[in-house]
Amino acid sequence: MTDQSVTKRTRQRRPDTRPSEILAAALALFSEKGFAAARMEDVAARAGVSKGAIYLYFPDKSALLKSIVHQAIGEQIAVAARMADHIEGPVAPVMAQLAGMLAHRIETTDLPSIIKLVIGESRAHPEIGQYYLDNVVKLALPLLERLLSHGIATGEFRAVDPNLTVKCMIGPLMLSALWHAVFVPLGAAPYSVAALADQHMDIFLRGLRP
Amino acid sequence: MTDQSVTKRTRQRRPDTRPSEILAAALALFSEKGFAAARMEDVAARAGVSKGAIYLYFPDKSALLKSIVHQAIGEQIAVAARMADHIEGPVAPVMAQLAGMLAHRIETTDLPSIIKLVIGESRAHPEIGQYYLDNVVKLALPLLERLLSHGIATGEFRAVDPNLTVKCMIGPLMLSALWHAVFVPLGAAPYSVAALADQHMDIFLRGLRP
DNA sequence: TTAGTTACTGACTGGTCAGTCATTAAACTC
DNA sequence: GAGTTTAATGACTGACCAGTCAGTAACTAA
Repeated sequence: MTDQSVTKRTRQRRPDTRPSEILAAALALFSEKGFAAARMEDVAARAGVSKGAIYLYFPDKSALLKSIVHQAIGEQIAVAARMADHIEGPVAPVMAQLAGMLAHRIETTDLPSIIKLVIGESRAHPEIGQYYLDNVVKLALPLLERLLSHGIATGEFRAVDPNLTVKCMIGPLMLSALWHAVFVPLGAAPYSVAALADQHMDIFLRGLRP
Repeated sequence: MTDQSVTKRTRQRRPDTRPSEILAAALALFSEKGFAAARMEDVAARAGVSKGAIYLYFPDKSALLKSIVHQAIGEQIAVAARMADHIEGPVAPVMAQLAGMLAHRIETTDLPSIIKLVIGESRAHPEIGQYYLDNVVKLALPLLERLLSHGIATGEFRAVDPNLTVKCMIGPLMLSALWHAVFVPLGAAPYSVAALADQHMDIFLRGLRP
């Protein structure tokens, strides 16, 4: 309150930077209080604008939620897909690398909060859950499934059910994201997601050997 | 509407059965619409009572949420603990059995919806998240950790980080619960959690062999 | 300097809903 | 079957908040 009134006492006109500031504030408040309990006035206050200003950039409250998810997902899966879809040698290192990338994103971005939001609001706002399902789940899982099937075909892995096994692969990472978004704020011990990903892939890939 | 008005047209006095009926209705609506968006009047309607009647049995709305979680958790962890804490032979079959039990509970009870609720409401209602953390997470994980450490000590498993490895073990089951609570209602393909637990433990235990 | 344009403000409105309570009805008592 | 107790009702109230809009401040072009 006191210090920021030094830097900006009067109102500012910054139409370019407002939307992202508002989204950042909204994500913080939504994941802190839940979507329904977060007040637009508080989002505005945290973004340093008045309530009305939000409605210059977003049609309504749920548009904030949608924009947050859209922005966070973006191109990311497509990038991973390109990386994974034409490989020559063994697939195990590629899988380990993908797990490491995901772990890194869990530790350095807002992904955990966003996953938490998607889970919590998917019924009240099915478009959100649907978007995540279509643009993340339905791209990422088949991608890993192809990778796994390829490994089985070449004899690198033993025969397992690819559909189920893919879920075994990402389960621990999903749990890590939720652990850090849900339980750490309540006092649970945080841990290195990268270390977990390493440990998991070590066990997992060894368990897939013929 | 029409048929139940045949069976019970007038108001009934059934103080013994009301609370559980109200809780069942509340769980259904909370997991359908989210806690905040569920209206007490709708909970009452689904339970076949008036809104006022709910307040004869529960002090307020959040008491419904608390009771749902309390009731669902109950003794269950303690039972598993008793089963797991004095074993003689190899621990691998015990771990597989515990995973199977959890898978069964995910498939046959409201556990997935409850997990979803805890995740979604843990910030707005920290007591809920705290209760789950204290009575489920902080009991179940150390229990599995002890089991795992014992297996490492006897040479049944190779040396891994027990703390991280336990999270690798339950991650896929957690994901299954959320899959069925969040994505299946949106059109994702359901799958057998028991089969996933089998597949997972097959890979996991093989990956732990010395 | 001034006239015009665009960004922003915040008091206000209309609707929603948790929780209350005076009233009614069922069940029990003697 | 009159009197008492306890369960249940639903209209009502007070608080809350998303979204609006008349007004104001900042910037721009002339």
